[in-house]
Amino acid sequence: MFFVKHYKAGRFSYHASLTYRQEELMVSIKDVARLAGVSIATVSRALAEPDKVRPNTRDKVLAAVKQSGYVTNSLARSFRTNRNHSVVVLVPDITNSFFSNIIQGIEEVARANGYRILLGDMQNDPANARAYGDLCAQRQADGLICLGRTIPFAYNRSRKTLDPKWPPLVMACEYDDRIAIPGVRIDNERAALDGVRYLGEQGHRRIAYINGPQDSPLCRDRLKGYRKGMAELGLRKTSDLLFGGDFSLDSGAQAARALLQLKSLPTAIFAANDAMAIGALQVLKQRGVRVPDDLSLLGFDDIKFAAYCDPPLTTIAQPRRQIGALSMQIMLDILAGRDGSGGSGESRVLPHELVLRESVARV
Amino acid sequence: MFFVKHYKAGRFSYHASLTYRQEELMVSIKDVARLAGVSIATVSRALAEPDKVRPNTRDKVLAAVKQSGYVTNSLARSFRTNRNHSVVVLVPDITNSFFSNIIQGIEEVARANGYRILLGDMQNDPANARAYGDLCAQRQADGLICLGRTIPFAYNRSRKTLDPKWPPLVMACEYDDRIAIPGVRIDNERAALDGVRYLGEQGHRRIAYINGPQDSPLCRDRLKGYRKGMAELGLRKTSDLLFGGDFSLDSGAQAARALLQLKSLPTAIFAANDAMAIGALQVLKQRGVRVPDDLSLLGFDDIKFAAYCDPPLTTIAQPRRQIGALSMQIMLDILAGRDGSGGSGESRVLPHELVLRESVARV
DNA sequence: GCAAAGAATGTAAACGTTTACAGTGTTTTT
DNA sequence: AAAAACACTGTAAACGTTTACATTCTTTGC
Repeated sequence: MFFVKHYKAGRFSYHASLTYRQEELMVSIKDVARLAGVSIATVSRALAEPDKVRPNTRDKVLAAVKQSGYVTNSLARSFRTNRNHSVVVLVPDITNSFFSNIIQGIEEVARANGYRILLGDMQNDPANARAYGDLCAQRQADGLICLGRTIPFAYNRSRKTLDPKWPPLVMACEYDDRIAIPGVRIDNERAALDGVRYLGEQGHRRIAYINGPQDSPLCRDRLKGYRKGMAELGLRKTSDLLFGGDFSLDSGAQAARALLQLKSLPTAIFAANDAMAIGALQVLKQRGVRVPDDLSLLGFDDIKFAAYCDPPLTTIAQPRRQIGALSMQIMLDILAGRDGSGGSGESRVLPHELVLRESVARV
Repeated sequence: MFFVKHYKAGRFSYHASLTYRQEELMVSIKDVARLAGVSIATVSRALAEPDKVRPNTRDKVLAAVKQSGYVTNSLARSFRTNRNHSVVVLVPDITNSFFSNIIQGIEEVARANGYRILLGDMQNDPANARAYGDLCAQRQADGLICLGRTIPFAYNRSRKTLDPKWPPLVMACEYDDRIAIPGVRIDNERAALDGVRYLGEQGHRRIAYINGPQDSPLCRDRLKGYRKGMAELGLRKTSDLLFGGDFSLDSGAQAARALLQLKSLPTAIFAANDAMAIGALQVLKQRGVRVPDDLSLLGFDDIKFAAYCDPPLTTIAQPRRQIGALSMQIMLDILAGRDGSGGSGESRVLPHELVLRESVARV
């Protein structure tokens, strides 16, 4: 048993009895400095701003780094610079595959810029958001990207701004019009409108709509687009064709069951997302309703499984990866003090796309 | 313009021109101490070990905390204690929904214990693993949970141990028999065997198998189970019934196309995961092969969409959430120096379950 | 060759905690 | 009532960086 100074915790030792001790091997900038015969300031500079140091010295330092196996203690650096180089990504439900590609886009840009992402899974419970907001307050993260509609920070209603004590916030997909926050999304109203128009072109008039969560601005926009489209088709009263859902497979199935009770069936169903469309699809098939022969089905999001349904689902695609990537890019801009769309507090709108597969037919 | 000490970076200010400055509001333990009329040590103790401090004093401190809006700078704490309270979760592909529930299980336990998870998406490229391993070396994370088969650390081949300089590692789902690492998984060989036995009970003899990535130990086990089961059915030569895949929907579809070229079709297909089963299913239906009437289909994993296929997929379920939760629990044990299954370097084996739906029929 | 300017390096302070140890009350024991 | 034991609080050092400022070395212009 050897002597270990009390204030050093045995970090990586699995057993107290093990003699391996990470901290014994731990080499700091001081060691490198000694080895290279320079001051610690020079080492720091050689590593962080190589051109501020003479090539000769730089080489000495680099050699010492290599020899000693030094690796920067980023904890110390973060502490000193007050920058963590990590960003919380707040996801309503990690299980929802729709978010995967967005996260991937974020992650990619983050990694390319030396940032990491802290995953915040709300498990669909807004109460969980607060905990992740607090992470930022504790400097655990430099900023937060919000994929859902729940903003974990208090905001100043009258000024439509975040309280200045909160870190940068970027919203992806969703937005909140009570407050000016930079974000990235598609034009959901227009997208839904395009969907209805397409169904209209195929001769559909009675088009049912399976809505998402009512409190989601994004859903309100899609609903608005649906109504607008229906109005264009000359149908102002749509209340009997409207079904509630919550984006889950189950809720889509449930909506389909309710829908099949209608005295006069619609000729098409437009679901506010693919999961609900697929849920509905299953019920329809179970009840012997053929898609698209008896009933057409239009989804939203183009998740991976949409192409593997039977029939493959016609749907409206969002550029998910780009949404994620751009969100992170904006976050980086804000953090660097560059004014991306950051300062403006406006959403960047990316194009959507109608993906034609086989779940919609002419009437 | 007010005076700002040079060494304080304007952290949260979106514009240089803005007067909001987070650091102006920044209150440290020192401020709380002054406000409460005690030393900073007492504040620290009142917060960390409340029972080590007189109730009277504690109240004073707590009041001061509240009044000042103090929140501990976890960056400073992490630096001081050399503990980050975060764990990297290395995922082969975040887009693969199979991993979602595992991550969720991990996340849940982590959060309940004051830990956060750093998401590491390998995007199916092992080269990306290294970067996340390095995070640990830099003290960015206290440990790493590996959901795939790629271990981002060098290990000592002869001693079957990790190099002691690496932080704790736990493997979920996969394992690596070249090295002793704690982990959580199911008995994949037995599970596959059970699958084949079930198909045998239904009268199937010619059972095709769509394999996963060859270099995955988990897949090797499943394959072994399949072979064992086939041997039990009296079929030793299975090479013509074996098809390669990589866990993706596409590879399942491709395998099905190859399979349909066989002179004598099998009566059942067993896929090493649900995604491939669903990919295969689509091809079968396109070619007019009815499932399960003409051909039975058995999957593996029980992902969410398995229940929403047509027909709903019979499959073998893994307790994904528990696998994740237990992995994190083991990690916590190791980090706390408690000897969970941590020290042993053995895998905990959780039970699997056959989920009967409608994709398998009697011959 | 010398002064001035500029570049490279060193010195030392600071970031906000935690914690060993010392010191100061407070209670218990004798 | 004094001594001993104990509980609480304060002092100060330490963690490993970054960086303003001071100092030294090198180059440039004359």
